[in-house]
Amino acid sequence: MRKRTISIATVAAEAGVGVGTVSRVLNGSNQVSEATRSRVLNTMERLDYRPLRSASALSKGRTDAVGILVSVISRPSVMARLVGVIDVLSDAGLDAVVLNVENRAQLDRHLSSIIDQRRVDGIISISLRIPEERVTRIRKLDIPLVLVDNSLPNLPCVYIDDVAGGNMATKHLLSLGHRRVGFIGDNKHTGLGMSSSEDRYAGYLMALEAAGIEPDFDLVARGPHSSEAAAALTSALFELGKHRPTAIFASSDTLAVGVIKAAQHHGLKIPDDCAVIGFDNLEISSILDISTVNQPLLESGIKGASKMVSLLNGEIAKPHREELSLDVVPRGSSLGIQRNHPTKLYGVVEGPNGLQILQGGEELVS
Amino acid sequence: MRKRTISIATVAAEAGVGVGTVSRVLNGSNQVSEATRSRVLNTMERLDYRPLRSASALSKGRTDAVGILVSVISRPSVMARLVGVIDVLSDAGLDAVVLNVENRAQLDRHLSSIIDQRRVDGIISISLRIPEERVTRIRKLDIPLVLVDNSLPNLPCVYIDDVAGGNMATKHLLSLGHRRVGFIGDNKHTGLGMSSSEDRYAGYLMALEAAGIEPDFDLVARGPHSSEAAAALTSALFELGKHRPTAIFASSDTLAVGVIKAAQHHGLKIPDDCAVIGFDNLEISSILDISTVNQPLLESGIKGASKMVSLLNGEIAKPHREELSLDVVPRGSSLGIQRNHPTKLYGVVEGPNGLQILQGGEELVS
DNA sequence: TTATGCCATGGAACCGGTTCCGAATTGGGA
DNA sequence: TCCCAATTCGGAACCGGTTCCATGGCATAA
Repeated sequence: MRKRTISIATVAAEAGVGVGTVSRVLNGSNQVSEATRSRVLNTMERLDYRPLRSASALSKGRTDAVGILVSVISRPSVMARLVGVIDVLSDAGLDAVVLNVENRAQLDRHLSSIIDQRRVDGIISISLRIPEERVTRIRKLDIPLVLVDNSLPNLPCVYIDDVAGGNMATKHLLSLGHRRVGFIGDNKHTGLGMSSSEDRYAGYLMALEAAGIEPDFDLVARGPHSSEAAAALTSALFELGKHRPTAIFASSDTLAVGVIKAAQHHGLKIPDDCAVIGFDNLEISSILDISTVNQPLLESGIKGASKMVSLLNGEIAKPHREELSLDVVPRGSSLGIQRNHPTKLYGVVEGPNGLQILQGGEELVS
Repeated sequence: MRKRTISIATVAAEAGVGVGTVSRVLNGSNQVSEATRSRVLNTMERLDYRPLRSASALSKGRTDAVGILVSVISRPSVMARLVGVIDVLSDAGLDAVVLNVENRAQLDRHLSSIIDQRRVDGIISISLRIPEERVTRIRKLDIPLVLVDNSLPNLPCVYIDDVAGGNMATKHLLSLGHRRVGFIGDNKHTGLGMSSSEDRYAGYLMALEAAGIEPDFDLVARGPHSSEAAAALTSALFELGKHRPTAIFASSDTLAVGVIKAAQHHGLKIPDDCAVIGFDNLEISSILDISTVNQPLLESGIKGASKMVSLLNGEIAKPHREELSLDVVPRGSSLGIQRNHPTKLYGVVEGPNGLQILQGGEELVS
C-alpha cells in the first residue's frame, strides 16, 4: 500500500545503472559519462528522490553541522555574534546547531554529547571559556574548534583586547578631567569563565595607575548582568555623598543604562554631575547617546565562522588568531555636547550623524 | 598504529556478549539481566565508548533534531522567542538547528534541504509564513510542524491576535482624546509573508471606525523595520504642519523609538505635542518609558517548543492552537504622568515599578 | 519426567549512502 | 590484427547502530 521509500537503489534500478554510479552523480564525480549522468538526474527528478542526510553522514563520517556554544544567549552582544556565525555557516551549507549554556553542568553535558557522539564536525564557542581538559580532548579527536570573543593559545580565535578596551574607556573619562572614576561590572564568578568584565576592570586599574591615581575600591561594584542590578549598585555609589564618583565606567552598555537610570533617580545630571561610558556599542547606547567602546560584534561572528568553514574544507584558517580593533565612541553621556538642545522629555538626542534613512535594509544589532 | 574506532561490536566482543545485547543496554531495554547490564556498562566505561549519533539516526530513522526557521533573526522580538524555543528543546535532549531566512529563495532552499533530506524530526517556524504547498508536503511526510507567532488552520500554533492588538493600541490613544492618530508600520511586502504589521494596521482602522473617525491616509506611513527609517517617515508626518498627527501608533517598539527621535528632532514634546504607543514591550520601551502593547515573547517560544516535544513523543499537543493574551502597558509616552520629574538630559524615567534589584538572575528580553 | 512458557541472549538482516576493486568498453598505436 | 591504457561502470563490502527472529536455559505446571 504505502510506497517504499525511494533510495539510491530505487533510482539505480529505475535508471538501469548501479548504485555506485548514482552515488557518483550525487557527489559530482567526473567519473561519469555525460549521457549516464543526465539519465540518472532525470530519474532522480522523476522519482523526486532526495538523499538521506543521516545515511551519508554515517558513511562519510561527517555531519555537515557545526555546534555553536553560546553563553547567555539573551544578551544582545552575544546575539549579534551569533547572527554573524549563523549567516556564514548557512551560506556554506552547514547546519548551525545552537547550544545555550547557562551553567557549568550544562556546558559539560552539551560538550560530551556533541563531542563524543560526533553530532557535529566542528565547534564554535561564543564568549565562553572551554575547560582545559575539554580542549585537549577535542584536539585529540581532531575536531576543529574556533573561539569567538575568547582566546586560548594555539587555537584559532577572534577576540578583542578587553584590558586595552577598559583602559581606553577609563582614559577617556580621565582625559575629561575626572579623578573619581567608578566602575560597575559583572560578578566575578559566573562559573562559565567569562572574563571580559574583569579584564576591562584590569584596564580600568591600569589607566588609573598610569594617571597616578590611587584606586578607590569604594567606587567599584559588581553584580548580575542587568540594567536593574547596575542601577541599584550605582545608587549605592551615589549615596557616598561627597565621595561619590564624578564619572563611571560600566563594563557593558546594558550596565551603563542602569547607571543612567540611577543618576536620574538621584536627580544627577549627565554628564555634568556624573559622566558615563559603557562598552560594546549596542544599539541602545546610540539611542540613549551613551559614550561607549565600539567592538565589531557581527564581524566577530562572521570571521569566526569563516575560519570554521576553512578548517572544515581542510584549509588552514588564514589569520589563525585575529584581534579585532576597538575604538572609543564619545557621545553625550561623557562629552555633554548636546546639552543646549531643546528640552526633551525623552532626552533621546541625535547621534553624531543625525537622523538618516536606512534605505531598504533591515537594522542589525552591531 | 591508530586505534580502530570503538564500536558497539568492540564493546560486545570485549564484554563477551552479542551486539544486540549492547544495543539493548544502550537503549535501556528491560530485556537484559542486571548482571549482564552492569558488565556491559563497565566495559563501555572502560573503553570510553560513545554511540555514534549518525549511526543511530540512520537505523532509528530519526535525528533527534528540530529545525527552527527564523525570519530576521536580529530582531529583538524574534530573538526572545528563539531563546524560549532553544531552552525547551535543549532540556528535551533535542538539537536546535537554527535556519535564518532572509528571503523567499532562502526559505525554499532551507525547507527543501531540511524536509527532503530529513535532517530534522520536526520544524518550528518563528514569525514566518510557510507557503501552502510546503505545508501540504510537510504534512504528507508526517513531519511535525509548529508555528510560533503565526497561525494556519489545523496546525499546532502559538499566536496573538494582531488585529485586536492594533485595535487596543489605537483605542488607548483615542481614549486619551486624540483624533488625529497616525500609523507607522513595516513595508507591506516583505516576501516572507509576515503580516503582523499589516494586521495591526487593520486593528488601527477598526478602532478609528468604531470611534467614528474617518481615516486620514496622509497620516499612515510604512518603511523598513528600523528606528532610523521610522524616524524619517515620522518626520514627514510632522511636516504636515497643522494637519500633523497628535498621536502615533507604531507597529513595533523599534519603530516607536524612531518616532520619538523624530519628535525630538522637530522639538515636539511627548506626549503633549504627540503621544506615542508601540508594540511588543521590548526592553527598550521600558527604558524609554514608551507606552506599548505587551505580548509574551519568551513564553511563545516556550509553548511552541513544548508542543513540538509532545508531538515528537507521539502525544498530541495539548492546546492544539493557543492564542496568547495582549495588554496595553501605558507609560509616559502617552500618559505623560512623569512630566513633573526633575529635568533630565536623558529623560529615562522610572517605570511604574520604580527601580528595583533583580536578584541573582540575568535579564531576559521579554 | 516431560511439556509449556517466559526470559535472556546471539546474531543476521537491515537502514541508505560511499568507496573501492575489478571488469567491460573504447580508442589509439604498433 | 593485437595490445595497452584510459574511461566508465557494477556491485560487494562497509559505516555503526537497531530490530527481529531463533535459540537455549530455567522454572513452573502437568
